[in-house]
Amino acid sequence: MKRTSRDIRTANRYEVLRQIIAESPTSRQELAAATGLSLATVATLVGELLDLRMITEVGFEESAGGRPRGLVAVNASGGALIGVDIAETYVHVELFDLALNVLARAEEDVRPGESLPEQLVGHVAAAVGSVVTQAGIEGARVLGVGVSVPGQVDRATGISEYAPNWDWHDVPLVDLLSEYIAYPLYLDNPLRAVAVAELWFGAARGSGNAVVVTLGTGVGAGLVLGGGLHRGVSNSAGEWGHNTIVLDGRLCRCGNHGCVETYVGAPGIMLNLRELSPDSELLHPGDQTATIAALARGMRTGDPVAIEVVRHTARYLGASIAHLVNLFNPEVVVLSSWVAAALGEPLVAEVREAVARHALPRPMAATEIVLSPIPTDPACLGAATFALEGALQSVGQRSAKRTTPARTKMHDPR
Amino acid sequence: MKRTSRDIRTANRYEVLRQIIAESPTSRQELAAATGLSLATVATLVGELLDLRMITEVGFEESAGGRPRGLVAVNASGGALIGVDIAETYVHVELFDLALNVLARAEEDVRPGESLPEQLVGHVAAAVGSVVTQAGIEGARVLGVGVSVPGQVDRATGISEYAPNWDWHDVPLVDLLSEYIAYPLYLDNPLRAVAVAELWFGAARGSGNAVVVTLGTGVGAGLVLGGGLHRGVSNSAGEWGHNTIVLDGRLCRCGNHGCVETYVGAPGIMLNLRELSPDSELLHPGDQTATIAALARGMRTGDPVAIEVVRHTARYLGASIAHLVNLFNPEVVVLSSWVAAALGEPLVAEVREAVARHALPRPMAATEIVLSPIPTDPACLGAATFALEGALQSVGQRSAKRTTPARTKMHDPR
DNA sequence: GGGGTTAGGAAAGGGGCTTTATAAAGTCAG
DNA sequence: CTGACTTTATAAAGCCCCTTTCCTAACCCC
Repeated sequence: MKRTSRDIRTANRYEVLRQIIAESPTSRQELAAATGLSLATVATLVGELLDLRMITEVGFEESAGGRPRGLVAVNASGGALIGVDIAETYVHVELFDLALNVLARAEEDVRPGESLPEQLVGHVAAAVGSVVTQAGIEGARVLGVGVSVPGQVDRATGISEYAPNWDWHDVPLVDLLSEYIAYPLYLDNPLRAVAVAELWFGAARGSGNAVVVTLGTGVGAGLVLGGGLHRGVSNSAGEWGHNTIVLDGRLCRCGNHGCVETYVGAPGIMLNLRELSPDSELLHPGDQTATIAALARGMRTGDPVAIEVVRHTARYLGASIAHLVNLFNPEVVVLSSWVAAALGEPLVAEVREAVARHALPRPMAATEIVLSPIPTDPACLGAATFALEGALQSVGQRSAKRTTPARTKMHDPR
Repeated sequence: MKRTSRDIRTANRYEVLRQIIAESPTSRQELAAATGLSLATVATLVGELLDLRMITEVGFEESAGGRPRGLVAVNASGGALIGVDIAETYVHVELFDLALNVLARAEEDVRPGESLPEQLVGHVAAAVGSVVTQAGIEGARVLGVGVSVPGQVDRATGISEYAPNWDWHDVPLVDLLSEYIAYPLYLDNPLRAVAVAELWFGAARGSGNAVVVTLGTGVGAGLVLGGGLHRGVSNSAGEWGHNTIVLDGRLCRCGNHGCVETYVGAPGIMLNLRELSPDSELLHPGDQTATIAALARGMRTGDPVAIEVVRHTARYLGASIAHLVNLFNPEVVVLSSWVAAALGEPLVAEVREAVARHALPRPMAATEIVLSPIPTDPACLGAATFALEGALQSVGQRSAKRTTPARTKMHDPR
């Protein structure tokens, strides 16, 4: 709520690091040009990041008369970040270096019966332990662990307030996890994780206004407004998946009828297929992944049923995304998550057309609709990004009240 | 895009003045408590506003031991603001004092044929001249004129890029108006004007996140996010009225089918009535205002047809507002503009229920749905508020390059 | 007419960003 | 190989904010 000059600093720190990660190596000059900050400010921020060992100096640029530009790059080995994506049927954990490359990966299946928090926590703890040993990282290098869990979360307290999948109510997830995991923990939900991933590393980079549409089993929209994530008053903004798109339409697991999710989520797409062609061999009952994969193959081989199903789905998607375009007037709408990745460009092409039919021409003209360029699980990446943001946030804070102002000075390498 | 510490100052200036207007007279202490700013900051800002003659000192509070608090109040006669609401069928102009009381009012009818910019400009110029003479204000006191015109506008250049009513394309409205009007001009569209009015003086005061739903002939949603108006990348955010709520539904004037507007805008409500009871005496064909008024009367007298029509309308409205609740997770949804004002609390009650049926419980629990408390034309008030913001904006600016640094010093009253 | 108490202003301090000056590190020509 | 020119990076100073702290002003009450 309350803005202070410190927020500006934090935002600038993010911006500079983001830029370095995106384009490594780079010079201070380029950074200043890219961020619009003055050279002096960039230099101090770069200095901070160097002190933190998040970046390193890596030589100089060729010069044509004049002092050569010093180059800095992400210090990949300067730390590790862990992203945890807890979903209905699996737990994905990835360990990243600071360049956000995946160093190790672990996956645990969650069986239908296992809905107790303790069971989930066990899976997460096991997987986190696994990636750390796999990567051969010493524990101290891990800067933090981001956790994405479906439903409504309170990020400040680390409580999963409500998770529909398992009927959780006010589960103190971070407290439970901290018994097994010694690293700083950051909790949020997949919608926002995916949005942050796109904001830092994906198609929303540099956009002040973007909407990240997550298409998976559930669907939602992460809102990037004014350069930052919009969370709403109780951290539950972006629940686009449960907007009514067909009055008295299909029954949704949320209890309502005609939600967007029931038409464009993976189960909804399966239903679209079944209604269109009940005996299609594309349909793998009970297996969303296989069905979506089959549809994707069908699109490529020109299977008329697959094409028709995607077109049909795109119709609903188009109307629903048009809502977002009309309301937010974003620069870019990013289609992300596994269904979007599987169906790929052909889906996007259909969606573009469908959105154009429903949205107003003016906002539509200002909006690009693109596929996410992120190759891995964006929720994992986003969760890890929360950890990165967390590590960066604490930079500005003066350590412990006023105990050691002199001592910190002495640490100064200069 | 780029944030600077100056923006903080501007926001605080707005906040303090807003507070003073809301509660006049008040003390610095109360202001500090209400805004969360330090006493020192409040004192400087109050000093600025005193220098500008926007507020005045008006005595002291009773004291019970201790120095009495100095009271400040809006200096109503310290300036005048003019709000212009250009609509399809009329031009409303109101002249406000700085306490935002209406001092004078003028209305010009716009006949169906008169769609030329010059004609509209003539009406506006006449009405503006009229309110100034009516109020007996000397011209120098007018701080600015805000103009609300439907459609897509570019507020920086003052161009009406597109107005569907009259098929305007890139009309340089501000340039045209400035031939007749010597005061500073501010242009935007009614959606945003109404939202700003609610943000400063209405039900959205103090909310970081609010949605202002405008229900008139056309409908839309003004978005207050993070304490400020969200405009989108091309200043056309908030076009909620043209979101599709019924696939292949009623034909809308925008060319699409099933837009929200076609069900809950005034003509849409008339259609709802006609469909429900074609021969109802409530229906005044061709007269939106009369029909809505008749419905309002019917609600009060318990006319079953009126009740049913409103309930029917509320159903569509509920689903559409639920979209906003799910997406933005706002603190408050304000129903504003003339249709909302006419149908009043009974409509709101129905809407609350309908929204609750469609929105997710979590965001819904955090959201209040209320009627606008603004008694006059909110678009006029909002337009005038743009002028007020404009007048306040230029405070911080240091005048002219470096011509007269000494001279300005000499003007300093101290 | 002194305490005691509260208000308000002035000064100092801390954080940020930018502009300007200075030092550092090259290239290039003579 | 040295001096001139160019470009980069850092240091210093200036400006804009906001806050905390201190001190004076103003009032009540005894």
